[in-house]
Amino acid sequence: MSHDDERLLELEKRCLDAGVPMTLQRRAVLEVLLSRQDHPTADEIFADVSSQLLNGVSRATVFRTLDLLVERGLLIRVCHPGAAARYDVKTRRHHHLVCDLCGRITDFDDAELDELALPDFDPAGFQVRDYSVHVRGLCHACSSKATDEAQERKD
Amino acid sequence: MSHDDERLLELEKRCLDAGVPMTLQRRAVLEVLLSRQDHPTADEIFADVSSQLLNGVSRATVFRTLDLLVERGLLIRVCHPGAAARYDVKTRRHHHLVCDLCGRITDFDDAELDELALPDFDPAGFQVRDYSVHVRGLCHACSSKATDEAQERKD
DNA sequence: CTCCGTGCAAAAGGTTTGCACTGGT
DNA sequence: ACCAGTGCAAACCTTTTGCACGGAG
Repeated sequence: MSHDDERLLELEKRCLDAGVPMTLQRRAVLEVLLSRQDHPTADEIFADVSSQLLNGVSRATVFRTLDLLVERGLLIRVCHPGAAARYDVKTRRHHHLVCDLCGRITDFDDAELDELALPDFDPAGFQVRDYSVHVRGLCHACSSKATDEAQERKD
Repeated sequence: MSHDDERLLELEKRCLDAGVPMTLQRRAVLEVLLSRQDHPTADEIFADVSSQLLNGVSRATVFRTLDLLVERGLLIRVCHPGAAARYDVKTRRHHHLVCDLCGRITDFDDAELDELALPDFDPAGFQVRDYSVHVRGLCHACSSKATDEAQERKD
């Protein structure tokens, strides 16, 4: 059995445990989620699922599936400053580099940042599941663009 | 002069320096941004500005103003997992508690988290402006709701 | 007079919802 | 036959865009 199959089976099991019965469409969504390294939008997931499933799938079903998985904690809606929501199957802890201008998000790893001591949120009734560090700023492309425009304004 | 007036004037000055000429509408947007402690959506800002300005304002103008302020680095689009973008005038460093379900964001402060050592992103050409720690999980309301529903599924 | 900023309205995404159908139990 | 899950299409909400007007320099 391949590694990917294992991951899929394990994820399916977690879905069943969370009360999410498997269907062809839902399995296809899970496969797509596992197959991608980035943070796809619902529409990108829809496109992948469509091409994978013989009879296609409805956009609505993809949205409904994603909502359900988020609600049951099997998936997270990545904090994303753009227009469309983006999704990520929770894997290992990682951190984000976010461009203020284009909104592009790049993952990065850092052993020290993985071991932060967080305050205690129990008094507030907040149940912590995970955390990540978001570093904001300007990506290479936007940073050149921004200085160019500032230069033009001075001309 | 009141403290709020001071903040407004200082912000106006920063806008002018960034090449954003002041208009009645823009000043109203700035006032609303300074007056709110949360992370309002464009629509909430629009509502506040509308009621404040005698002749109202166009939605498009509010969006255009917000885009411009973000582009010039005077405002940040908060990383938010919901449908609508949310904005925040950049003030002091602070961190976020994000509910996976309802998407509600609560700010919190923590002296230790304010002093993290970040990796060096120069090689990637990324220009860091600030960072924040995002703690995800379930807020009090959603946490009760989720366990209730899980209970119902078992019945 | 010339421009930039604005208002308005239409368009362009992205997401949700109502309803009828269907496939598995 | 029942019921959860699906497809389809319309509705909805947020944001962007084209165009014409108006006010400041």
